[in-house]
Amino acid sequence: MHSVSEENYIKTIYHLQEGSALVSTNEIATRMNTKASSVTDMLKKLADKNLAEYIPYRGARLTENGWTCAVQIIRKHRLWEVFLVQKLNFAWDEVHDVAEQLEHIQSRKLINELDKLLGYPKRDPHGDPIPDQHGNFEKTHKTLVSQLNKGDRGTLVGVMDSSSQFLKYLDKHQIQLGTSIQILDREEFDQSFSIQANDKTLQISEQIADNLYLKLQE
Amino acid sequence: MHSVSEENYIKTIYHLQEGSALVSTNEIATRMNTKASSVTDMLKKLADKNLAEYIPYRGARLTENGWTCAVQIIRKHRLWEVFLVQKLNFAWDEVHDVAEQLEHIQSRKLINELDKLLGYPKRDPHGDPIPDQHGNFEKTHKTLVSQLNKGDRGTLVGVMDSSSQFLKYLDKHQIQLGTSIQILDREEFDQSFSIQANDKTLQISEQIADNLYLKLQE
DNA sequence: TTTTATTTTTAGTCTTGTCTAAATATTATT
DNA sequence: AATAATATTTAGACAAGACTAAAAATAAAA
Ligand SMILES: [Mn+2]
Ligand SMILES: [Mn+2]
Ligand SMILES: [Mn+2]
Ligand SMILES: [Mn+2]
Repeated sequence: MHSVSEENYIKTIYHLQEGSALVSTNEIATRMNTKASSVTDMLKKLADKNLAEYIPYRGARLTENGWTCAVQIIRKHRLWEVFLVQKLNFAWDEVHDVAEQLEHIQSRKLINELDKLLGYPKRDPHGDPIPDQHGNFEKTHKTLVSQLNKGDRGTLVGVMDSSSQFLKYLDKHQIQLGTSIQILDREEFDQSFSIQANDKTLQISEQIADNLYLKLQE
Repeated sequence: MHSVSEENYIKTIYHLQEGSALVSTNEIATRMNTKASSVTDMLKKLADKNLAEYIPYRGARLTENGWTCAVQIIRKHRLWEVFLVQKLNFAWDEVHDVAEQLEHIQSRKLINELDKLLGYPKRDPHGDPIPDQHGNFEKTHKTLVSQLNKGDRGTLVGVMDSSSQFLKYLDKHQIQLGTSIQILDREEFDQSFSIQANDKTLQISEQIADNLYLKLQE
């Protein structure tokens, strides 16, 4: 149907797009480690195929069509991630690159049977929701640690960054999905946090706080 | 490492090559539904990468390197086929096209864990042997039905053609791997056979006899 | 052993997806 | 409002992989 490249662009736009706002050429280029000129070319192509709306010099947003397509790719990506962790003993920091390849395999039956094999999971190993066959998925109530205040507490329900580097950092401190976290203090100078996790106190930089999603308690 | 195209060429040459004989440009082109000129281009590229030996106007054969590579692709292809049948409820005639895509996924860990999950199977759903991590696999003693004579009997251990069309034909007559088959008669006129399978007599054309592998009894 | 038929290669073109460098548009700053 | 800085697009090039048509080599037939 669509090429691997087209699919990767569609997915990227989906992830960058908030609501119905336009996503800029440069944002896409940066995220995809490609050049702005390449993005421009592709945006024209996606517009031709009615997958994105493209307004020169302003940016692009997915059409209904493109959105549906993105959700299906994301469904595949996340189901494969669950498969790798649940069935093939991958760690949560090892799955991303492989899923990046597997998400482009074309077979309706394959992905629906995989879904069944895994017991129709609702979340991937990073806490992200998995769309069902029809593209429906739960939107989660979650807040970035960086936006919390002293005293707030909750449990880790997601990570913004799924890179191996970041996830290994969390592993090192035994922080995983479900871990209970409390904000002990916030340093005004560098916006760093002091948090409590696993009965231990931990200093985390703003950058780390920016990648942890909590579900607040009460 | 290698592109999907390169891998498909390597696999095709592997399948066409008998011993150390050269495979002709046209044979490859026919098998791959491509043009001879495209094959020539690719053979040069494979030779440059030391994956094949290419003698202009004569043909090509895999190098040691290319052979190793081919065996790994075939390992992946067949393991994925087993996975699809064993874990995802695919029929043996549905797996080929999907495995054709999956065989190109790059991840050592993925394929070795898949192997483990499946219990280190020795054969794929079509009776073909599955190479292990090191590329070793059993060579099977099998004979085409078309080369047998009246009275010969054996069990089906493989099929030459894995197309959905052919496999569905076998399904229709309840012929599967392990089915016991006896040659009742051979018609000299059109080389067709009369065989016994599942306590029923069946007339099969030469073309069908040419795609069934038996392991002879005693 | 010529001549003919077939196979293979070469030359040139096309598409997809990428890049660099230059041109243009937009945004920010004086 | 003019200028500087930044973002975006265009123009032109390139690599991979495919194709067609023509040329060259090999094999088959007369
Ligand atoms: Mn991808
Ligand atoms: Mn994920
Ligand atoms: Mn393939
Ligand atoms: Mn097979």
